[in-house]
Amino acid sequence: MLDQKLIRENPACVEENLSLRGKVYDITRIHELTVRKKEIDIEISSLQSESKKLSKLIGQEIRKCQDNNSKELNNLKKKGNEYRIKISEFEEKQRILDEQINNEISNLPNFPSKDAPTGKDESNNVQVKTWGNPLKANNLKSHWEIGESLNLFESIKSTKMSKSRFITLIGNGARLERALINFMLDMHTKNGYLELMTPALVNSESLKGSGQLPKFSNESFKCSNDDLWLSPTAEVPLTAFHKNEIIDPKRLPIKYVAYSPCFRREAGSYGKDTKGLIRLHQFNKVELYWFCNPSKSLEAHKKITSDAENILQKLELPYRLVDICTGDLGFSSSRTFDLEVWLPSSKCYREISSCSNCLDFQARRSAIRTKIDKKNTYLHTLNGSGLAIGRTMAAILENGQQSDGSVKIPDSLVPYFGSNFLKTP
RNA sequence: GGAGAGGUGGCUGAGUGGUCGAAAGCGAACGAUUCGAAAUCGUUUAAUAGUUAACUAUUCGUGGGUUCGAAUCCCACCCUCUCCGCCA
Repeated sequence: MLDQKLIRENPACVEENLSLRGKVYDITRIHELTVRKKEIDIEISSLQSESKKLSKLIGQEIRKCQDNNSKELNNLKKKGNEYRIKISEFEEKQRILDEQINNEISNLPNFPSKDAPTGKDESNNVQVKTWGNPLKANNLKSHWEIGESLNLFESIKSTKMSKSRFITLIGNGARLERALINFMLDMHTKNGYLELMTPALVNSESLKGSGQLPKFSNESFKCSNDDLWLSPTAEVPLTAFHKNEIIDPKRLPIKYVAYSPCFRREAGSYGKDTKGLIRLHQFNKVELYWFCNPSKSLEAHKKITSDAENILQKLELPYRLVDICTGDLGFSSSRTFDLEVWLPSSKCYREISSCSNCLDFQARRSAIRTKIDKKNTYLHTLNGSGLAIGRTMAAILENGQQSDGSVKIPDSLVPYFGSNFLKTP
């Protein structure tokens, strides 16, 4: 959420910053609303002050002269009643304004960072660096072909139990998934992250707090009988973990790692990535999350990204780092570095981690603050996948494939998986 | 799901419709005492918003209602605890 005060006092600056996303934002209406609300706030406050004084006076009069039915007293009470009516009228106006402002303001995305490359869409994203040597050859198998030949997962049967875009992992496939989760959690907890295991169902407030609602209700699954949604990413419960808190600056940065299943409707992606592990309604992910001092978030952003990179390097998977351009940034993010892993069968890099600095955008939506010079200040939040498990598995299968049809398991994963090669059962 | 008991400042815990933003205690801060410390004594100490002090407003689980005035009365909801039921 953007700062209401900034909208009220400097709407031109807000429009200018938003327009960096490559679209035109007109905030005239919301600006007017905030100005009117401010006026009403002041009005209400002074009316309340008068009414409070009057009530006190009535109390004193009653104690002074036992007779609590005198003419003067009744006049005073009548006057008090008038205040009450007037105040409630203003409060009604205030309530409506608040609602309107909230509706509008929570649909505005975060300001892009000035450091992010400007551009309209993903074609303007900037490759910052690459790591490793991408495997390039013809006759390379796709991960779903490997999965089938080694009997690692199954999607046809999964549509029987659920629908398309769900998968059942089998035998070594399930084992590899589990190994990857444990490996990543261990790496990150050794590296200073505290592990959380959060609820998979989250309420609407939480989704608003991290920016998925109200704008993207289409992208999550909702429970019909409760105000609960299947969490699309652990970022949601992790943000909500400290909702409405003022965190002692001595505790910052707070670094969490959480494994969670993630549920996404993938509306509008019909026909894309229909095979394999790339785009599923349910997938596993290990998520990194930081709450940090506002002055430290640029540094933190580099660190969280390199913590995610570290996993790719340990798994010996070639990847590149991409600086997401202003037009392609997610709703809550001011700057995002994507890590894209090399998938030899499709001869391209695919997103496997997205590391974002949300500045105070989520913190304001979720009311998470810290004390700076005795003043309450919204802190900064950052999130990054470390990593998406399914896509990691796909990358391991494709990059580790051998001419005999087996798959080499990266050395650092062997203690977790229990053997050096995946072979036909 | 059923029955009961609760939800008040950093914590414990009083609170009768009117100097109640709230007793008392603990804790914390400062001071005195001391070579220093403990103990003792004294003073101070809720938060949030309005850019700041002053000032004003809000806040006793949340949202409504009654009233000139609500921590206190009424209604709804949420949460916690105990017991019962069910259950991985």
